[in-house]
This record gives sequence, structure tokens and C-alpha cells, in this order.
Amino acid sequence: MVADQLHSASIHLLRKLRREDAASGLNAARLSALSVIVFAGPITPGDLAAAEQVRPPTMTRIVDALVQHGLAEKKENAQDGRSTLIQATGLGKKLLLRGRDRRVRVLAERVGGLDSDDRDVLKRAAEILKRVIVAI
Amino acid sequence: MVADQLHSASIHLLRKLRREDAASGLNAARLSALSVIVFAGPITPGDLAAAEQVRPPTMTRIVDALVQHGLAEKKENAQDGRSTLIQATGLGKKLLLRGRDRRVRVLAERVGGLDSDDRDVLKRAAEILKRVIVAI
DNA sequence: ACGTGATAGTTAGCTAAGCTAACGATATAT
DNA sequence: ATATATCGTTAGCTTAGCTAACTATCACGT
Repeated sequence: MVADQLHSASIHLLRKLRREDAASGLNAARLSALSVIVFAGPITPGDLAAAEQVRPPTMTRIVDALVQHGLAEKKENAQDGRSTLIQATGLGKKLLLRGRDRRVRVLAERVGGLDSDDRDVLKRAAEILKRVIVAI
Repeated sequence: MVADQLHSASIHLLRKLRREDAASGLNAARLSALSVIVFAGPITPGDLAAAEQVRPPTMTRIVDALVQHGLAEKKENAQDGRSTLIQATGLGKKLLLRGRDRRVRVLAERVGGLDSDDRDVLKRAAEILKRVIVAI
């Protein structure tokens, strides 16, 4: 029952936020990957795919899109010629650290409008969920 | 911050659950639509699209897939010849009401393994989230 | 030093979700 | 009766996901 609700909420949340994407060129997959690149980068495509729970070919295309939008760039991996390292550009960092993406901003505004009890429940839930998801 | 975490959790949750789909032929969009059909049906494609926050052409294809898998069926709308009504088949109902889909079951198992405090937080969060999402 | 096997990333090719634009069919209002 | 609005579908696009197959590099055993 709770599982149903969480599942449903996730689907509908992402669908709602999706509407903000057209303007920015940054959708769920790209924003999520960029976040990892900014906070954990430079990082190899393989590690990025693992962090994002996605197969390597999927990540290849997400990274390509980020590079094309000037949000990330590739550099050689001195330790391993097969591999590359992905790092955020200034623009990519700025977008994530300062301005924050439209997508998440819309949600943040709504969460900010809640009373502090509710906000606290969401905060605790986010952490519990994180653990639950890792275990799946 | 909380918004970021919720956004990220939603993405990663759905990606994890996606793995269960190949076997069943029921993915996120279809399962979510079927749920509405079972609990709110018979329903027109238009209303279904609205309930699912999706454009009509998107729903056309989701419904087609459900019909093809024998989980839903169309019948004439006596009130309006332009429209049709979608209703769940016995199989569709059974899948949702009894057995429950693999997708959600995997999550339910994990949630069930939490202590009751954590489960309660998730339950409350699901309800708060539901309200937040409607308001977006 | 060199061939064999493992590993990293990409390419190719598929399914499916999402969208807009355009269209046929039916309802409704004038 | 005719114009307008609405419902659903079709067509055509982008993007996310996958597996399988390929290339390039690395690491190891002889």
C-alpha cells in the first residue's frame, strides 16, 4: 500500500516536472547525471553509469547530450587509455550549484510552502527512501 | 535540498523497479494507468490521460498496449459516440487487486522490512507528496 | 616479448514514453 | 443546416532504456 503510493507518487512527480524540460534542454536523466558529475566528478562513464543505475550505452548518450549542451566535457584518463573522465564545465557547475534547474525549482517551491512538520517528514522520508532504493 | 533528494529518489526508484518489467510486460506507465482503470473505471481515454497527467496520444498507446495484453478492453460510450470507455478485464483486475505487480512487490518487500517508525514516515510522506504533486 | 583474455567505451538497432500537429468523426449550438 | 467545438487516433519527432557486437587498451602468463 505504501509501496503503491510511493511508486505512483514517483511516476506522477516526474511527469509533472518533465513539463519544465523543454525550455532548459535538461531532463531527468541528464540533470541527475550532471549532479553526480558535479559532486563526484571527474568520473569515468562506467562509474557514472553504475552510480546512476544505468547501462553504459545509456550513459554514453546522456553524457554526449551534456557535452553538446556545454555542461560537461571529456578529458583523457592518464591512468587508463581505454577510459575517459567526465567533468563539469563552469556552466554545468553554475547551473547546478547556483541557479538550480527549473525542474527541481518547481518542486522546491512547493516543498518550501509546506509547514515545517511536513517538510521534516519529507526530509526523513527522502533519507529512508535512499537506503531502501540502494537495497533493491 | 529536500526537493533535490526527492527528485533523485524518484528517478532512481523507477530505474530500479524498471528491471522487473521485462518479465511481466507491465511497465510504469501501463501499471499506473491500469491502476486508475481498475479503481476509477470504466473511464474515457481523455479522462484517463488527465488523471495520469499525460497527453491524449500518449494514453492512446498505453491503452492499446493494455488491451493487447488482455488487461483492459474498450466498450462503446452510449452517451457520446466520439468517445469510448476503458475498463479492466478480469485478468487486469486480478493482477492489480490480488497478485500485485512484480514491480511494486519488490518495493513493498523492502518497505515491509523497515521498522514501523520508518514505515510510518514513508506513509505520511506519501500523502504529503501526493498533495504537493497535485499542486505543481 | 607476445599472444590471450579481460575490461572500457561506443555503435547499432530495438522497444516504449513523452510531445505537437493534423485529421476524421461525432456533438452541439446557432 | 451549417458552423464550431470536442474526442480520439494517426503520424512523426525526441529521448531513455535495453542487449549484442565491435574497437581499443590493458594485464597477465608463458
